[in-house]
Amino acid sequence: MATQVPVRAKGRPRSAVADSAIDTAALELFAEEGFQRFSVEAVAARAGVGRATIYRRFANREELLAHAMQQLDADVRVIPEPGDYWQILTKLLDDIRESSLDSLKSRIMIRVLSEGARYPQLRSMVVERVIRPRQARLRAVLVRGISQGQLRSDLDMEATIALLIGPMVWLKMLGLTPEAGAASTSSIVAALRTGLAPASHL
Amino acid sequence: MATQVPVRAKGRPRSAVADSAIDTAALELFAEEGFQRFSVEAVAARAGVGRATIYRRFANREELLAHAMQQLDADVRVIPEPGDYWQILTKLLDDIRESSLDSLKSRIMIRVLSEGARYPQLRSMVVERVIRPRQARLRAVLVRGISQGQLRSDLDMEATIALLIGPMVWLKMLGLTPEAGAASTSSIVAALRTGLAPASHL
DNA sequence: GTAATTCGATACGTGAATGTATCGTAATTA
DNA sequence: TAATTACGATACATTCACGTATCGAATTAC
Repeated sequence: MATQVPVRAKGRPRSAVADSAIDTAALELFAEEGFQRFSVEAVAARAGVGRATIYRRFANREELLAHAMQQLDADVRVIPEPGDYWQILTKLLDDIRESSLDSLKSRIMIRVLSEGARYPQLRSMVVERVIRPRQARLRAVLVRGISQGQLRSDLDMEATIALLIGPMVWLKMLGLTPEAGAASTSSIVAALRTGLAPASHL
Repeated sequence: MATQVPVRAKGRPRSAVADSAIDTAALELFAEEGFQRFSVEAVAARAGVGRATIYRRFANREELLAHAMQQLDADVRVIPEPGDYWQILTKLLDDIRESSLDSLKSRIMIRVLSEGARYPQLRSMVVERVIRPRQARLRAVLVRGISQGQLRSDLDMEATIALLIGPMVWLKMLGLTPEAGAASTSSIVAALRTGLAPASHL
């Protein structure tokens, strides 16, 4: 391993303020406007930065967007407090809804996923930084539920995750905000817990 | 009511071939490329038609796209044959997956929905022509299930529909094709039927 | 046949964004 | 102080799609 001392270059150093302003502006703009109006011009204007300052860092808008996506914090909160298993599961879904189905991250995720395989690089970034860590956390809770007997032992993980996440995403895409409605996380969990069939039919 | 005879105009009539070629090209192009590269130029080229031919019909690309969307067939097949209720439900989901989650209609729907409220006109078209008729058919089956006793009577319709549709959409967006996997429609129905909890915990 | 209208093709001017280059100014090293 | 690099701003040429207009050929009503 070479020493790799971060040799301080000679002239004026690059502005860290500009760095983060560019990242923030890029993420917000993309979340709000999507691919269409995502232009270097617009990012520069929003960041309060000259276009040259962006082109000094990135060769083109693809690199700009990719770098901004890397700034998506993959932070995953700790699993909530102990208590009733189904309450924990509900809390977890609430957290997923808040942390990745609301606001900025949500729109970025949905926009990128809806483009299918057109931007594989951006897609894998979103999957790795937003989706995967949250699915891993959810998976852990499901595994625990199986080992503790609250969940059937023959559940398929991928399918079960889809059953929990899918309805929230779908309602989100339809523009329904089921906060006070019947499609709250608790009602999703409740329906999945006991199933759609009446007890007498089991 | 006036006679409203479709008075044949004088000159050369508009080409019906061009009409449908434009619609088809517009839908395919939008499904493949999305809003970004959806241009009148590209549609004309793909349809093998002069740009003037398009502009003679539509004032701008928004009208062009909107008209093409109107050609989305809202055809909803008849409810499948009688039999076990849960088989019918499974068949219905299969049909929904085929008829609106595959290929062209799927991509159009997901693209439009993912744009949120940016294109309210296109959005409501997709909702009315693709989503609503299929949800209505699904709702009818659910209502029948309640009245026949296969489903719990306290189910919320919107939430239940989201539980059935959401997982399929989510898996679709993730690019997972669960045809032979655990997330098939039959496994979704099965899991929803009896729930995630083991019978001993009810 | 004559007038009217559409056809594909293409020319035109406009506007937006691209990526490069250059300006004077600011910040940093040597 | 001198050299060097980044800064915001802006000019530049290029590309692309826009929407309009015009062309000769084709098709129809009268």
